[in-house]
Amino acid sequence: MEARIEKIKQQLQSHGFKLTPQREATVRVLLENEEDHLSAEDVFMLVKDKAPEIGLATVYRTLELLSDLHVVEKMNFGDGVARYDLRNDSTRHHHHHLICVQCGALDEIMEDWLTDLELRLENEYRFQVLDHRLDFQGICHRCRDKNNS
Amino acid sequence: MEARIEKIKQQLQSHGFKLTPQREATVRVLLENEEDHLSAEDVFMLVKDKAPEIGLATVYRTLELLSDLHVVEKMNFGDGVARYDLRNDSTRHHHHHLICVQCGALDEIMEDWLTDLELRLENEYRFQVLDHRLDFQGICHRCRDKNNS
DNA sequence: ATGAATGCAAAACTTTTGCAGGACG
DNA sequence: CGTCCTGCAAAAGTTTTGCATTCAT
Repeated sequence: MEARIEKIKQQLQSHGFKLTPQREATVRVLLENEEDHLSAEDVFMLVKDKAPEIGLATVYRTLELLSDLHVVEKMNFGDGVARYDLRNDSTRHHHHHLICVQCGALDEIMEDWLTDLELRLENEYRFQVLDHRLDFQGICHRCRDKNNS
Repeated sequence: MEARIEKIKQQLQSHGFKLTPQREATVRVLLENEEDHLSAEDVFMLVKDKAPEIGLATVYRTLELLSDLHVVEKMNFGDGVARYDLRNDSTRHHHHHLICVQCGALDEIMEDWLTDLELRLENEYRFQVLDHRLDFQGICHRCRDKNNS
């Protein structure tokens, strides 16, 4: 955990930004809730425990900054709020989402299933893939069990 | 074109809704701009040519209604506005997006590349897929040509 | 001292809602 | 009438911005 903070600190510094206490608190919240796809408001509320004086604007600015540096990924699931995820490496994002339309659960698949497709894109469309996003909507296994009982 | 309007009219009526002049104007705008991913505001401005008295709220309500009926698909590309696409059939949506991070162009792949993956999801995760979404970010072939010249 | 970063409040923007009036069977 | 639908205006919600102040060098 400390190592990951240190790495992010260096990413900031190499672009001329500082890891201020507010930014560190924000990053720690993201680290402690890596599974969660937090919205800016979510992050704000959690950060307030660590740094009660922080303002919502600072959280937005921090998330925006981290997003520009590709430390976090900004996502939209169609519910009107942006959600933010720490990236595991600073380069590519290799997981997919299973969104249950019945209970709203959001599961993840950590494998990258798209390598073949990206090759096809490169060859057939001459499109150089930098990142991708793959979401499935459907019924999760829990709801299927529930529905059948 | 008229045939497609007629079909949408029937879809509305079968659920107890009417194809009012405002709704028809909205659908026509969507039909005439099928390649674009229009935002509600875009639709509103285009619809005003056909029906100047229409209100923005009506456009939102119409798009929401058509979305519920799966006549249009509501999408988010991360720029803070929802965008709406007519579906070709009323069941599944089988195209993917190539988003160029350099020029912002949005190309589409009309094939469905995910059938295999959906089988795997069904077998390995017991997730019943109803719909999916696949976007790639990268550099489009036009920008690659431009960059190399 | 200088530039970067913050907090607060206000503003901007997208989307939703309340409500009075209209259309239409 | 009754119900669905509309336009307008107001409200709600998220995100951005302006600005004075504070914080680090």
